Amino acid sequence: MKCKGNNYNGYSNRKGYTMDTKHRILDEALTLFSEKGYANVYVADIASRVGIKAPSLYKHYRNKQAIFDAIIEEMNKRFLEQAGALQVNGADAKADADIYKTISEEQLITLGNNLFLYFLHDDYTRRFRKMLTIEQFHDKKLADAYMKQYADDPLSYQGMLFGLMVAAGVLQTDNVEIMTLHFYAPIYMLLTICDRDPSREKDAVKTLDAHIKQFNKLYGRSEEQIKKNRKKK
Amino acid sequence: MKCKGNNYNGYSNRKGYTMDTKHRILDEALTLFSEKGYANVYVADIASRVGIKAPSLYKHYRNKQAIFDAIIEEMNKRFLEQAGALQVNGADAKADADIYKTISEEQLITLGNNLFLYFLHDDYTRRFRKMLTIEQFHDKKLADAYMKQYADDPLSYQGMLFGLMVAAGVLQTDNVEIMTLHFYAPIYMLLTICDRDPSREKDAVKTLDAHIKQFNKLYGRSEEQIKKNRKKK
DNA sequence: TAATAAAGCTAATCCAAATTAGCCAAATTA
DNA sequence: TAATTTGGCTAATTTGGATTAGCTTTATTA
Repeated sequence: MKCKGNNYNGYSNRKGYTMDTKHRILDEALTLFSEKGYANVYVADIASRVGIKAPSLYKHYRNKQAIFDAIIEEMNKRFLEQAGALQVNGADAKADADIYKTISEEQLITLGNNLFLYFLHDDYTRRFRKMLTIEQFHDKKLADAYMKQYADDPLSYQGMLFGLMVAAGVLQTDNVEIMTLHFYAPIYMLLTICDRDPSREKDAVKTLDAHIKQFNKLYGRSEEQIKKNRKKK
Repeated sequence: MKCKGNNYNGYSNRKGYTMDTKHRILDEALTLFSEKGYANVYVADIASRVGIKAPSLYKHYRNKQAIFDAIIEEMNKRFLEQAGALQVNGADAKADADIYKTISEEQLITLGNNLFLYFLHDDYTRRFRKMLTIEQFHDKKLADAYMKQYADDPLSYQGMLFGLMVAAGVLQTDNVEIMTLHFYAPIYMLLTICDRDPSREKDAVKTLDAHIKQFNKLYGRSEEQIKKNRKKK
């Protein structure tokens, strides 16, 4: 029953995609893990998405766990690379700090929106986050990674910038840490809402806008300007 | 090889605990599910915790899924019952509203602390929340339950109270919804942090305190009093 | 161009964990 | 007190899904 000369099922799909499969596996696996969690994804599912059969996966990864591990490794790499993604421009913190010395309400809104929409829409980021949310309790390391990426790092980076802005008189407070929390916590909360129900995104963006305007009113600039702002309203 | 007259493994542990087992199964299952997620918990684990063998579980529940379903049902029941738990006293919203008309900073802190510590420490609540966090992406219903309980309901209940407080002149804002978000989002964020790493609880409580004081400074009372507060500092 | 490696496939195999079968003793009830 | 129910046990059985075996073809390399 061997089909000689002719390949039976047309499995000569190797026209240059060769080294690609390994990455496609990670990509599809990440998608599935982020939707259903590690334990509920079958290697056959992953393979099927990639367009191969389950046993072929093992030519690329030792086993299912190795796929997961590779994803985590990739994630850590990307998290490091994108450390600057929270910034208003692509440059370093110093440059950002200069911008913030004369920041307007508009720009503050842009900052918040960038932060929010980047986290929400960047495809890798979103899937990583959802996967971590599901898997965090299996492995303390994953919980730590989640917190670092979505709580501690944003708070500390934003806090640093806000500290500079306070020093420059752009913002006013005697507790930068709490001010930063007031800025970021609503963003974080809206993010977790949208992850769970993407249909609420439009609403969330509106709320975000209102939040930042209010934040600006509460903490923004000198008291004279606050008063001016109030009159305008 | 039958041991007549004498029970072999001492399994006569039925001295009154009889009807209890069914509940103990749910309890232990909830604990395990909240720590490891449904798929990573074996019925043998649950049984072992209860002090019986796996097959005996099936005298009480049709199968593993039925245990999970019973937990969810129990959860929904409790969520309904405890709807009032967010209140400052055990009474209804009207009573709360009256209290809030003359609320002090102390009382506001108490309110926030109660909310936070109740969510964090109430044993059922905590385990339900952690389980929902893990399982939310398997079933849209669970995601909805999570959001209702930890996002929408708190925001709407607090929002209602804050609305009354604004009407009474205790708080000041032209956007109650955002003010409520500013009050609750940090609490929510601290909660998710502590769920992931209970060792950070002490720190979180301190932050919570500072948050509410700052909130009170930002939104509290008439402008004259705000100014007075500022001078005190 | 012959040999080897890479990457796919089908058809087992393996295994852990859920579930069922069937027995037993305490408790309850008629 | 006899019959039935309840809730436990041990010992299978089942099963879904990961992994391995072993073959084939294309690509690469010596």
